[in-house]
Amino acid sequence: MLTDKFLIKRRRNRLSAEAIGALEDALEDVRVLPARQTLTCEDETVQASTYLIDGFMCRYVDGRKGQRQLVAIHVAGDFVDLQSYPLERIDHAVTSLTDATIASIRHDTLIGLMHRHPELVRLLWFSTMLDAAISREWIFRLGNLPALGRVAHFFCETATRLSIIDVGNEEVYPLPLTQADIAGACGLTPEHFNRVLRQLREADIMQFADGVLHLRQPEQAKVIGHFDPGYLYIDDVID
Amino acid sequence: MLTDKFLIKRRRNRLSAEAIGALEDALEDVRVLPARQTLTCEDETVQASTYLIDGFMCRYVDGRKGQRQLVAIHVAGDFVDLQSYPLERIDHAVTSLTDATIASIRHDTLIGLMHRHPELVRLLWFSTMLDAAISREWIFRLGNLPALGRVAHFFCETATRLSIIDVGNEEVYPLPLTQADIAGACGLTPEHFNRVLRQLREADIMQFADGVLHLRQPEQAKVIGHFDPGYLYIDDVID
DNA sequence: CGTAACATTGATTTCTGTCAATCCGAGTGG
DNA sequence: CCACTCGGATTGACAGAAATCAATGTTACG
Repeated sequence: MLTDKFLIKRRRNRLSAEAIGALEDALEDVRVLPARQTLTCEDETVQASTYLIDGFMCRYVDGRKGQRQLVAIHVAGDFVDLQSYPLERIDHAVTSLTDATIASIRHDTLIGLMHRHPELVRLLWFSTMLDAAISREWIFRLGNLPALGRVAHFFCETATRLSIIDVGNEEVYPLPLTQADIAGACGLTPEHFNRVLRQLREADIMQFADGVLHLRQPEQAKVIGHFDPGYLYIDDVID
Repeated sequence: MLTDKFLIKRRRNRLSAEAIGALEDALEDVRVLPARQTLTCEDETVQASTYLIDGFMCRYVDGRKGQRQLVAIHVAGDFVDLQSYPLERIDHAVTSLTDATIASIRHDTLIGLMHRHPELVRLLWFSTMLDAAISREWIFRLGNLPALGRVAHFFCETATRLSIIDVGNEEVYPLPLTQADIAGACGLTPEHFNRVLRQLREADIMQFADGVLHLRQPEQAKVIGHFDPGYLYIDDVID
């Protein structure tokens, strides 16, 4: 089922079979977006949102020089830009990081859908709020942690988010992104990010190579990154 | 009208008089929260949200040492923690920065309200999404701008947000916060923030003293802070 | 008058960005 | 099969930015 990963797994959002079916039916135009393809640009008005079925995507704003600042990374099961429904316009760019299987859901379809199935309002709103909670944590990461902590925090967060959708586990997970991508999420230059990686590797805390992350000492990583998964609301995930 | 500032001013969210009246009626327990009083702590489950009628509040997470990282600052007309309705739990602390006049709206009241006035769903969701858009911009500020830019950006953003609710103007506005508060929003130590302020003052770009901010060269400030108000969605504000 | 909170400044250390170079593996065309 | 190229990864040297530590100033207020 397309919406398995995100929708069904959150306990509080248990929905009627009809509501789920209706949402699934509303997803249209399933397709594969090649890696590093921009879906939406800043300031565009959009009439549809995107559901990410497989792969990695991100949202970013261009900063000084070429360096882009990522504001979100999305994994399978995320709505990538659902906020564009209430906002009607998008204030940042949306891009695929890997080949990405996506589906669209038109905003006028959404309106009808929520009218017929009011429970969906709560679910979709929750989805956008989870996104906002992650944004807040990114603010904390960037504003309060030194480079080592930021990187550790990022990898811990990603471990948790992926484990929710049954990708990898506490010790190892696939992450087919470049160092520059992740550096952009951590607000670091690629060079310095690379140095931090080495530091973490030499301390045998974690290792990132060939698109795979190994957490050698998950607990230690959490301490360094001040990581507490409360903001991911995993207490609501059905196992 | 209590909800004047936020609710009425956004064009796209034009609502029926009944809906507005109903929302107003749902606000209860109007009171003054003294400065620096914590309203909600991290991890609390909440059954009501807060509407800020007057004053300044913030949301923050505690970081390393005593330094708190602000994740949001709120001005009159903001819902301070509306996200706690879909999330049911709060992942950060909520505090007043000045004396703050606030009102509560119970979540079960909200449910009934939105059931009777479905237009309100869009309005309230929009409100939380505006908050998220500001969070994203804070990520950009912290991840991509040097100290000088962060400070300039913060003061530009605040100028715009306050001007929407008719407080101050492009050149001068009241901001009764301490330097440590704002430093916490910019991810800087108070000492360094102070130095940056001096730098901006000596360049005659802006001045912050006695709770008042003077923008001597607004355009220059916007350049330094890479500030573009698109993310505040002011195109939707009725003048 | 004394105290406390906030603001300011200086000296120093630490961290991070910048610039420049090299390395490496995958694909490509001769 | 072998240069060749290119995107990413890695390393080094250095400059610049920001945190830290320590003190002093300033103001409001009991």
